Amino acid sequence: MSELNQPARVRFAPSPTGHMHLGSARTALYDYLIARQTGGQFILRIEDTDRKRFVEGAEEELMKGLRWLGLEWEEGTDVGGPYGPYRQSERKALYAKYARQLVENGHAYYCFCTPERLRKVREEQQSRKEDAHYDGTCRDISLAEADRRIEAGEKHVVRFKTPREGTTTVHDMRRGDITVENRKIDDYILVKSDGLALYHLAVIVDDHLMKVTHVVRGAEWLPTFPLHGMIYRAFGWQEPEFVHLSVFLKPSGKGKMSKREAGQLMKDGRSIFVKDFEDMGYLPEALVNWIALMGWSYDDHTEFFSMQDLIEKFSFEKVNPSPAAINFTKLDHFNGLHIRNLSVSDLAKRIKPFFVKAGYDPDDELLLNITPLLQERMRTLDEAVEKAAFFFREDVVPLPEDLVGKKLTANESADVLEEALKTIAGLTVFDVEALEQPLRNLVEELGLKAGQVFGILRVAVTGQKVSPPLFESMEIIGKEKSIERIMQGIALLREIDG
RNA sequence: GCCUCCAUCGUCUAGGGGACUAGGACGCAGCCCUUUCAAGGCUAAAACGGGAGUUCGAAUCUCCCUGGAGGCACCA
Repeated sequence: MSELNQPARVRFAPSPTGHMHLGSARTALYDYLIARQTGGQFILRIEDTDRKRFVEGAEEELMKGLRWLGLEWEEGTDVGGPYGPYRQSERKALYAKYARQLVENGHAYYCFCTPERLRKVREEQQSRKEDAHYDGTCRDISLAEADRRIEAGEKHVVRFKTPREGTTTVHDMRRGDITVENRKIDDYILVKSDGLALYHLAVIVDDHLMKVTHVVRGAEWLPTFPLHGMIYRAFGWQEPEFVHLSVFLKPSGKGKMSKREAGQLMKDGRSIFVKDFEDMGYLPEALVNWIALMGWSYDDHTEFFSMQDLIEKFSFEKVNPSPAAINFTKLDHFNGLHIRNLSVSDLAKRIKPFFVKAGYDPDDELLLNITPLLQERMRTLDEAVEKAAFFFREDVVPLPEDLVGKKLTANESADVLEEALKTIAGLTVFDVEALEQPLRNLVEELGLKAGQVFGILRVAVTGQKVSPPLFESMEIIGKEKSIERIMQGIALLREIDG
């Protein structure tokens, strides 16, 4: 967009009503990217005007999630900024002032209808198959009379006075002009009877006062987008640029992600909540890469992006307005890619908590040694434990039947181990180089396949049928322990055949 | 029901009138490499929802249909 030559002020404005999900994370990411790219500001604003839906701790979780993803903001509830407060519940007076301005300008009016009456009207309209809009009872009450009634303590709300005729056109960066007939737009409530603004007023007042230049938000705002345009014009304010992001669909592609679906996904070991991904062994780099590409693309072949790449390459022109189904297997793929992109020491640091959580006390140097063996074969960090926990265990006892080599009996397998033992017992240096040739020669001498011999050895030494490469593993485990375990294997095998 | 948005392989997407026998990626299948598992390499199968129009020419532009999604609260 050509208008992005100027530093962009963008805001991520979640409501603290639950866990942050992938859709919000993507919105925040795009906000962040465009702010960084243009040298602008990324603002975190908390939209908590609905006290009933407020969830304790949600704001903290939100901030934690954003920081985990690497999306640091320069203005917000915790860091402050020149346009605060950044929590809408603390901006009540502001909304009241601007609502009054709208009323005095004739663009809004006080409404004294009770919720009960409104419900009844709505039901009647629905039974007559009419649009369920406010019937306009209070629309033409004079301001003087309204003020008298308010003075008298009557409960009231402020409604926007939507023009009954004509059309309104608003502009979305990706979808172009959107035009609706004004009569299809309701006289929305701007200020509730508790005096707090509703989203439609608060968002516009705040975006204007906070000098927001670009609004990135979900497609669920499209239907009320024209209303927002009308409110901007009623104030006589300049409108920011808007982009509406498509919704995320279920992995099946059929229907939007729902709470119920989220529960089912958890049973499948997947989640749409940002807070869960770290524990599941995903890298924030991979999550960022993945969600960036759900609804945006750079060209016809580039898929691996670091945050820095994204900052440089992101653009609203390439945002795709059509809905996208969540594809978790692709996240796994990206996670593997980013794991392989890490330095060994970085990866070691990230794997460590998973061993700790599994009850191990991993020695840092040992961890650093085994990390290279893991790096090529992991998709998620938690896999490290199942693949390599044996390095940290004193006692490794394989299942006897696993020790039996392919097409061999237990005694034959034990013979193989005894030969191997002889081969390596005399080695003074115990590393990959020293181990490989003698053991390959042994395979030759025994007239067996490499897979047979190394398979038996692998199970004896690691206790697992699937493990990191054998010679590397033996080098790390060391001569003494390797020999111990081979001897243990021999004993176990001899027991099978008695 | 009404309003709005969207529409290319199973999925994420490239494509903005001729460069398209429609490209990439995930997944899937096969092969290669190989001490297991991976990783890596190669190959294959797999899509322009339908119909009118505009044009010398349409995946690309217009309209209709169909399908999908979102919204219709003193929620955001």
